[in-house]
Amino acid sequence: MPKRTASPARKRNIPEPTIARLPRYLRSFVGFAHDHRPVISSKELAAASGINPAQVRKDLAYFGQFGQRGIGYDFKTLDAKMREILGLHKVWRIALVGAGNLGTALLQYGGFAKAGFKIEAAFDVDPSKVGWELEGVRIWATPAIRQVVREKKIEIGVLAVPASQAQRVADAMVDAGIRAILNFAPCVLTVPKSVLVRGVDLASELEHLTYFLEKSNKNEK
Amino acid sequence: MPKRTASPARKRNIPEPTIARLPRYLRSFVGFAHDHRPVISSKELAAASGINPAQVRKDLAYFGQFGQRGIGYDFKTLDAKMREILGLHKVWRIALVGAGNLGTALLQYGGFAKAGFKIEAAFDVDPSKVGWELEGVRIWATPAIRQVVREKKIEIGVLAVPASQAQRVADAMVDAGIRAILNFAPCVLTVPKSVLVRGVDLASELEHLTYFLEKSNKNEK
DNA sequence: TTCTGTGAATTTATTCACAGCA
DNA sequence: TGCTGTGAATAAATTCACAGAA
Repeated sequence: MPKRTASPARKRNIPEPTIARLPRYLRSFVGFAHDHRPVISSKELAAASGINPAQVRKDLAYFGQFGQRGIGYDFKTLDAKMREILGLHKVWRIALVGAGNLGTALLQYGGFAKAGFKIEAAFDVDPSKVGWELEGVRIWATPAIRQVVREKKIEIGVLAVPASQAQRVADAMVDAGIRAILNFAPCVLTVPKSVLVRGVDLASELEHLTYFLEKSNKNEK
Repeated sequence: MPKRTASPARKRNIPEPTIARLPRYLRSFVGFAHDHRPVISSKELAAASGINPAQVRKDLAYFGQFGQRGIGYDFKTLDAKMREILGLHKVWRIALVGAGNLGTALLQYGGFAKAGFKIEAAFDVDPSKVGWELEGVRIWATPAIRQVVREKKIEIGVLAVPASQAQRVADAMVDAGIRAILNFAPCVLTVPKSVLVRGVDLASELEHLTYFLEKSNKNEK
């Protein structure tokens, strides 16, 4: 875990695992939105998100007291508060680097847009891709990163390039003033501590599963 | 964190975070493979993977003592051992459900194959996709899951379907005898405890970043 | 000397259990 | 009564620090 620059949190310092659970709570709200009951209890939220009720209460309480004792949490208030905490009241501008298979996939994948993110530009080294649009997103040559990121005030970069290119691209993005990077390349990036990096390694996720499968194979013998 | 069925580990019980770090170590080996030095120290491995050296040693020591005091770890031995621990000495058979944007992306994305996984079959509800091949992988109708998974002895299912369909598909896979699921749908799955589930929510990863961006915005004002 | 392996100390996270409010 | 908010207790993970092997 990289050391966080951590400007002081609203209240004490919020544990990382708590932050990681917030989006999960947000997801479970979707199910409740269809019900008409205006109030949700920590127990219900816990059941929907697969988390212990005490944990739910503690997580929420880090951000203030917006439950009612004896009653529960007002659903609309909680949903709004949660989105505010995660910064989802605004649309964040994203640049995608690497319009290969994974990059194209991410462009076409509606999940980012659905969650309220806007992919403003894509970049690729392949000249045959440059100048085209994919899902309404213009593909630029990689050296244009600096200019385009600045002009479009892009805040987050998504890296879907080979590991061998990732650091070079990250450097360019940092230079262009990006504030956070979501890195799909299976490598560790070095960036100034003012820039946030989060890595998602799809193969690692499968390997995590195979570890347990292998272990249970071993134990059966 | 879902309660683990956890058949006893080789030595004590291995902490979850340790397991999550193993693939990361494996990735950093790639860089060292090009060097010709046969030995790697916990310090070097730590630097390459962004983890504290004591943590590296502790993690590795859970699986036995394969370092040499005063020297370091034999690179080839460590690499082989790591792959064995993660079960990567065999090719795992995978079924992909959902050949929409994300699913197609995952099919085309070379990362799984490169890491030694074999996508044996894909499934989709859309009749216009059924019967075609994509990247050499045949697309079947969703109801064929049970038969195909059994015939091809598929062990891991990757879900790239909408959240509304995910539980239904998971049920079918469990019924077909799948042992683990990698779930890209933003929802919690309910499965028997003998089946492993790991969720990857791409939008959540961005939200984790925006939490910190938002916080630093707040603190600047 | 150098660098691993590991108990002990420390830090961090989770869960319990109950006071306090509607 | 029912359910939140939270200190206190417990559990888990990380880091320290040093004994021991090459």
